[in-house]
Amino acid sequence: MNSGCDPNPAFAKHDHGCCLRDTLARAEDVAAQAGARLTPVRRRALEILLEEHRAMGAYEVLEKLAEGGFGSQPPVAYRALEFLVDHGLAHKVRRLNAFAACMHPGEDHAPVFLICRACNAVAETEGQGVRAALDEAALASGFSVERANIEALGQCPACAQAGA
Amino acid sequence: MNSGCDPNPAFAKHDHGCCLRDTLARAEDVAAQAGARLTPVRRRALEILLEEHRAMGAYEVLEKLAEGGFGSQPPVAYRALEFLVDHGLAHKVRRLNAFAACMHPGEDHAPVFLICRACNAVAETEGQGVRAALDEAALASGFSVERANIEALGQCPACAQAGA
DNA sequence: GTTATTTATGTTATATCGTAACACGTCAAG
DNA sequence: CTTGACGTGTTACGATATAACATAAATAAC
Repeated sequence: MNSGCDPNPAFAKHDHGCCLRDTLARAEDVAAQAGARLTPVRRRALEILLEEHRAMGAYEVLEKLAEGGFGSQPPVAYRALEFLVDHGLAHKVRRLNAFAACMHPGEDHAPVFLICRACNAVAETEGQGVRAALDEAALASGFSVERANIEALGQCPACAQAGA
Repeated sequence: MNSGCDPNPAFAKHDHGCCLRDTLARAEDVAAQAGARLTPVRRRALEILLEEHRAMGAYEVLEKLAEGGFGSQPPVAYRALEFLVDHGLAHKVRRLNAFAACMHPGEDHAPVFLICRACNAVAETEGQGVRAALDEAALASGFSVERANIEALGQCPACAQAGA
């Protein structure tokens, strides 16, 4: 399922070139499987998110798209990002009004975002357990969950070590 | 801890006049305990959220504040809402860019928001279990959670009954 | 292969959400 | 009674997001 490199080790150092290529390749598979057209703008938007490996605002993505010769008006970025989110290739981090490439495309996962208040790093981690607990809590009110946003603000390991 | 009426039965019918008075009274206690000044604008902002018993945008709250003779510019609403959020008297529902009165002021709870995609109703429910699962998931990455946003989009009981 | 239909891209313009900075007023501490 | 902290109000602006429409590209229908 991956090409020999550890995908998305939250907050840990990793071979990013490898992480990038691997995740992008898997994202392309996912899009192909779904019959979705990963057009140049969309692909480039995903690359931008992957290259920076962080959460980025739509306007920031837009700027980089424009540098690549694509349109320079907001809908260009918002539409590409919407496509990526709809197809599970990126996530929206609501706390930051920002977008981040999905680190587990196609894997049926429950993303949880960990946001460091000190260094602003954002990591996506796996939250099947959290999601299960959420489904259960919702069920108590007769509510059925379709999509969830689970985001935590706190301190990442590096900043904890460096002192609060 | 409550004055004889069921507080916050998510999505269920309830005596709202009672729910309002009870929650507002408890909020005032909380503010007093904390030495926080629940000034007229702040109190009125909380009342507005409680009266409508739903998530409201800042500009919507602002409009109602202005009707009551308070200032009519955005910072008036944003500051009052910020105060309420900081003191645990209201929550921000990030998915909606909106605010909702806290239904459990002072109770040390883990709010979870259930948002019906059909009727837009929003309910706050208790998520200690979800929060515990989140803490655990974060810990696996060495991350310590300070604040969390947990929001679910789905279908409320009434809309489920009415047909998808 | 040409035409019809859908899907995608780009644009202008505008809506919505949120904050910085400053003036004035109140109130308690010294 | 003055100082300093806090609260309220204002103007002005910044940041985020979408509606509506024109053009172009891809796909489907024939």
